[in-house]
Amino acid sequence: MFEPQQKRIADKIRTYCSEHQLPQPGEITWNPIPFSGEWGITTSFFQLAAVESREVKETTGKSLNVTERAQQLATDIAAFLSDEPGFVRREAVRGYLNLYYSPAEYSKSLVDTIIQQGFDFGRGDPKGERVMIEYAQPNMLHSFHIGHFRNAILGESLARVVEFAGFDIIRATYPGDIGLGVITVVWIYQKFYQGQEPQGIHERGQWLLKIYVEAVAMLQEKEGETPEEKTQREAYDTERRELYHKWDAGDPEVRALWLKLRGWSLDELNDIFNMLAIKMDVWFYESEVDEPAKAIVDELIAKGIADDERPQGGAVIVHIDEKLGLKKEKYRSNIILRSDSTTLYLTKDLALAKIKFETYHADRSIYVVDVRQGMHLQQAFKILEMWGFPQALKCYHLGYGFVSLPEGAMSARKGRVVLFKDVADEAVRRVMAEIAEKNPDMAEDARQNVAQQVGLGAMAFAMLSIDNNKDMVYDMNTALNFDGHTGPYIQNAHVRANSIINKAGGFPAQAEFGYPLTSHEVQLIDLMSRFPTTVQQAAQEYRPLVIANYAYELASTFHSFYHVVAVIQTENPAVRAARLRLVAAARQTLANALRLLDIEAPPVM
RNA sequence: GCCCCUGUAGCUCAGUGGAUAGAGCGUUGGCCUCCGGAGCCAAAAGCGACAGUUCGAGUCUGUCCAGGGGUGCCA
Repeated sequence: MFEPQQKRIADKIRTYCSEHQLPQPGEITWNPIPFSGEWGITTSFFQLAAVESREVKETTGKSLNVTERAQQLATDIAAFLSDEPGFVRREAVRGYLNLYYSPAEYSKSLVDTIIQQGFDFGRGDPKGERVMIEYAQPNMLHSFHIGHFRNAILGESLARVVEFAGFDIIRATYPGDIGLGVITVVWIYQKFYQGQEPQGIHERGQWLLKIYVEAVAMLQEKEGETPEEKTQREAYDTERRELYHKWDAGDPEVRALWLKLRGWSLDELNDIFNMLAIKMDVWFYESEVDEPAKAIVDELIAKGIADDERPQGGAVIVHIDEKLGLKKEKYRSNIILRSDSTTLYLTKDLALAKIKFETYHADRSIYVVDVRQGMHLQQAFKILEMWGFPQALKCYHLGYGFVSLPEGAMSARKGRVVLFKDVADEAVRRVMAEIAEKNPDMAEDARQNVAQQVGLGAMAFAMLSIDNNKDMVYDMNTALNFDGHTGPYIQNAHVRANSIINKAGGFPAQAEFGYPLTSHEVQLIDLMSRFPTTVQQAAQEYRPLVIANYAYELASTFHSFYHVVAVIQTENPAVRAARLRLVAAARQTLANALRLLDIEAPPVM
């Protein structure tokens, strides 16, 4: 919101340079002054001094001391600038020009803006570009574990950030609803559990995981198995594969059973999406992309992009490096159709991309997918480019490190997973205990709701406050900590702000900031003013972490302010009014930041 | 072999080429006659190594060292 002032002064600096036969500075960038309690903007003159030094050296053979020269320039320009409206003070320090804002004007202007814009404070101008974000692609019939949660919360937060930054968003999910793993569950159900149906959405979903693990154990070769066991196991495996072929052939009975079990799994997934307030716009089922994918293979062969080596007993292959004329191996080559003419993941991803571009008119496509699929996606993007999709250049793989457990890697096959729902339930239990201890007056009917908001807030922040490309070891006690660098800490700042305003009976419609602001107030205002640019940065970098860091810093600043600066108890009514509006603005900014993280901002906790 | 990611405090992590590298957990010590202690204030402790680019490098480049992942009929 201070851009006009910054631009005006930058123009004056350029004028100064041309009037004094100095080189023209490049882009003049303004940063916040990095010292606590100071409020203003800064720019440095090292680059200008370095350019000047090189020019002087060319003519005279002697170079300048850049550090000293930068300080000289800062001093001269500080003197050249007259008293600028909106600023109260300027200084030249160690090569930097610092300009200090006039707190009264800007505080009022910022606080008024935040309160007036409400939940739109920080929203970017429309960009006129449509972005599809694909995330939350769980394997069906395996239940939803915390690795899936990392994917889902990262994708949802990214979607919110990019949308708030001004882009049109399409949320897409791509559930893996078919494959040998899925058929394995259908097989064991049909063989041993036909007709059974546990009660409860999550009980049913988790039960499917249980019988899956059982099936994997049955089908796995064991050490020292007897000939009878071996025969039995092989017979089971044959049954399973026959079942897959029946599914493939569209056998009505198999399809019906598959749809029933898939429905159970989808019920659970939808319930989790509800808990996380995720509303998908598009569902691409893997089972539905199979046919379009086969058609694409023919097209790629016809265009000379793919080589059909099936006549020689091979598969259909795209030799990417070779087609691009690369000497060194980079994208390598990959198979897009098996020798038996069935499709692969890559084939389906190509089909999916075509649908995204042609049916949904996505200008840009973001894939929130495990980092281990990086190679695969680079190949897919490259093939799309060769195929002639200009959007391929705007495809982006937001990879994330895998989530493991203190006892090792998670494995659905072995049943060694930590389920999202189990952690969420435990989170609610712990928050309920906390509420009983710290806020016993809270109405009984509000507790469950608040407990869920706070518990999920802790889980979400624990995921989003670590950079997406880092692996993490999931420790439930760390993730469900409520103190310090956590979601509840931020939510609590919001609750405290809310509490002040409620206790004061609301906040006034107008207030002036013409009193000496404490450094705590200045820091709060300064930080709030940076929210809109922070949103843009997060969207540009595809990183919800930027918002997570911001939200924590804002909460921390508010907690300090809260502790030191009296609001309701302030005697001077004009100061009290201004501070109440300041608190209202902080409450709003905290709520807006939390919303981008898919974390609720409860009024009490 | 080739490609990708990571290495910052005892631990877990932040850190748009810029001034004094920041948090949390843990440790130690303070703070409730005061708007909610899920809080505040303070102490001790750190950039894997070596070169290079630059006025300036935790940040960019290169080479090592250490760890993880990927690398044609899985997803």
